[in-house]
Amino acid sequence: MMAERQRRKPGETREKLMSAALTLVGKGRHFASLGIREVTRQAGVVPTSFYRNFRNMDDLGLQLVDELGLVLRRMMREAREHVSQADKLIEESVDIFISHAQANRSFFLFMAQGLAGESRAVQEGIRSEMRFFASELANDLRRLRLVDHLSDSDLDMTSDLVVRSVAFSLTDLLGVSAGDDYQIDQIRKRTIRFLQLIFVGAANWNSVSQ
Amino acid sequence: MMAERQRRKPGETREKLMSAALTLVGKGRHFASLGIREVTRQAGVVPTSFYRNFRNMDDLGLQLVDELGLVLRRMMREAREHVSQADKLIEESVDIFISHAQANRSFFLFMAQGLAGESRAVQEGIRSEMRFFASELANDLRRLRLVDHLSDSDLDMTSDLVVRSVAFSLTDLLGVSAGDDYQIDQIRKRTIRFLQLIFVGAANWNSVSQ
DNA sequence: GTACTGTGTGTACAGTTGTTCACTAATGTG
DNA sequence: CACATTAGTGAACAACTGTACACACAGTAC
Repeated sequence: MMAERQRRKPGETREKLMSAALTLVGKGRHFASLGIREVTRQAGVVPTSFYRNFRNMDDLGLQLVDELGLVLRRMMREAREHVSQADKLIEESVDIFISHAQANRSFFLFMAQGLAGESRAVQEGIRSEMRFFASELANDLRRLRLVDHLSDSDLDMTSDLVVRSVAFSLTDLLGVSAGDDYQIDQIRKRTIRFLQLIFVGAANWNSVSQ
Repeated sequence: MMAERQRRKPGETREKLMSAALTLVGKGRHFASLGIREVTRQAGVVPTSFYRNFRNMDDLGLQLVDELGLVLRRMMREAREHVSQADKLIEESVDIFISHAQANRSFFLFMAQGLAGESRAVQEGIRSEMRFFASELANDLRRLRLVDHLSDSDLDMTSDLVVRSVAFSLTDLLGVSAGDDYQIDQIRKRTIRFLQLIFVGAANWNSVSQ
């Protein structure tokens, strides 16, 4: 008696394994504590198959970081398309961020875990995605000419701080259950205020210091 | 042949186990991936002893959070004592933070990991320590009368943002090797600029929005 | 059609894991 | 001093772990 062996597409098992790992993370497990057997079991695949696709768990983590990059780019594109009026820019961006964080909960959980994770490579990968995100944000801000008085390096710093603040709100967001609308709205409001405070700082930056 | 059994003090093994876990974290392991046997081995103690002191690894993690609270309070006290001139407040505080982060590297690694960790209880404990820290900071700022124009809730928000920014810099700091003075100085400068930006924002908060 | 390669399967094994149990020595209390 | 309590020990166990090996089948190249 042979379990069906169809091999429809190359890389099918690979995706099953990656989403199995994400599923486990979504269930509250920490990526660093996942084992090969556990992931293959969740994927409905025999343990040996793992080695056909990945060298070890760190390798799988690295490939998850790549996919995370795609998720972030999608989010960025949607934010750009929705920037209708400049005065609602912050609110709308935060809303898009929150909806993406909920739609890709496991991905963002993985990201939050990886920032202080076990694998240096994964850590560096996530950090690099965040830097990219911040530099894109700096470009957008420059294009919108809302902060013309800032030097490039000050603009980079501002974007960096924005991205970090949002990333920290992310860990708040992932801590509450997905249906808790009251708490989610609290986090939303707080994040918006953080960003407003930062932009007020940026608007008055040169006039005060440096 | 009996290994020495002296039992000098009650709770001696308990401390050995806790610092063994910290040591492993300091060596790059993630707390969530530590096992009971591994910790007892590092502590030079037989596995059974673990159960005399903790119910499971989460329990140990919770008790580490308590000790982390002490570390943070020490840091806060030192910062308060060193606040000589108000205009150097940010620089001096960041310096104290950096030196404490290096002196208690494993503790802060544990903290950074726990923020997105596996145990909800540990997560909440660390978050609560950060909230406490932020509220103490708000008290200090109120006392110094540097931000008199802010409402209590705006002051709380500002302190919260400050603490989060510093906490994020912490993960930068823990990512570089302890001797890399150049990178450490970069992080120091960037953190200082973040805080300056936030305080510029706070100084101009009411005049612009809300 | 035949051979090769890539990707899946099943079996196997030694090492590690968490946890239980019965035991023993040191300490504090009366 | 006797005695209960506490905090350590070592041996045992079944369950699980990562990894290796030989094998099977689909697809492609010749």
